[in-house]
Amino acid sequence: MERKILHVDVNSAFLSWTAVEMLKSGETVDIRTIPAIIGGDEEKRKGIVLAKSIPAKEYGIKTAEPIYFAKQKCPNLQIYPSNFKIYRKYSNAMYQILQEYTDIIERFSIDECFLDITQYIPSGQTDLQIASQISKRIKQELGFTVNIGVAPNKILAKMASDFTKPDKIHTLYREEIQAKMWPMPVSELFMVGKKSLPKLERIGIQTIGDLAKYRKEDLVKQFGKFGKLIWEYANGIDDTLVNAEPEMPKCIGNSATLPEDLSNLFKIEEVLLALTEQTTYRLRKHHLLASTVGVQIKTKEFKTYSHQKTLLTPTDSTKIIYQMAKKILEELYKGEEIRLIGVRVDHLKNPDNLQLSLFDTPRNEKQKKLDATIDRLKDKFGYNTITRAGKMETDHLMDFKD
DNA sequence: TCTGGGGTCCTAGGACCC
DNA sequence: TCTGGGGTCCTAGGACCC
Repeated sequence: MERKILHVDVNSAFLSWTAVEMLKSGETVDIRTIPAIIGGDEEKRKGIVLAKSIPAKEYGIKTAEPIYFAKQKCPNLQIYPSNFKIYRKYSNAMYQILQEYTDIIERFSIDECFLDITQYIPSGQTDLQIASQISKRIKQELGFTVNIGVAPNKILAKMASDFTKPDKIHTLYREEIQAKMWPMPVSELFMVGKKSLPKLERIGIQTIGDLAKYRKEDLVKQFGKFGKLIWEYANGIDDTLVNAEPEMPKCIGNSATLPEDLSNLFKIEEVLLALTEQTTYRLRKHHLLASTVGVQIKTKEFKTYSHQKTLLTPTDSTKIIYQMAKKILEELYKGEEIRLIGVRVDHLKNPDNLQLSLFDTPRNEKQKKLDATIDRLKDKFGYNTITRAGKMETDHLMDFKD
């Protein structure tokens, strides 16, 4: 039995949501209609394009490129800051609407959802009609537009939602694959990035159709699992289910590009502590314990290095994780000028089904209480209000989202 | 004033064990 | 003593996504 899958994708999400918010507070210009972008703070060296309006796109501006280049392409470009609180609000509002159409929804990112509506189509209606209703309601009730892909599986729905924008619904049924998807350049295929594109072109693959018709075995020989995956995608093969369960994260991490390069180990450690606090706070929010700790650095020259270590016992303690992170940093750091530092925890375990070894160190109750107290204060007053001593002086270097 | 931040998954080599 | 072979865990790095 063929499934009915929708992929709902907000058009220029961050920019659209900013536009709606601005219009609500009395702004008369709709920034979706002028060359505009949402961008990071250039002074803090976070100056990249996060989202662009369609007029901005017409100047050749691309997402993730430096704002510096975007301005050269379009000197009168309007730039607005990001605001993740607002994005979450609109993302949740859209999710509320989508929930009325099926129980099987996967939040693929802040602005994209997959819906399995196979069992949820009222008799006498079609998948396309459902998509059309959803699109209209989002536009009317929330004030922004979406693209919707309608297909028998996730990869085809995802490809379809990307066809032409904005405010469009596209179908990509099996019988349409050849006509609609195969003529497209292979770079348009989900998972074909800038590293694999030249490799595919070198073996004569220009379009998605070329890839689909290539011998699968030869692709597997040359690209391993990845070869199998993209061959299947090109042929519209994807059995993965729409995953409605909000699964636990597999890793949690925080990193920060510093407003200026640092080469003083003590200052770097202060930033590392702040990042570790943020990471362990989120770890505890998920009620998970971490088994490995990793530290990543990026130098002035954009070279990145990372090291990780496995803990004897999984933990959520800020102190233990910071001690480990500090040790890793000291191994990793050779005195270069550092542009970015990051920490992350991996191999996360649910404490409920964790078997304790006989040699487990007893929990440090004092530390646990301290972490819990700080968490409660953060819940109440926000991330940035509560900090351990020592990190105070570096707070101005960081710009946490919330 | 050039280049974010949060993730997932894969690979390959080495250690270690049986 | 001319030196296997499979499996698992750990680690570093990289590709890709939004």
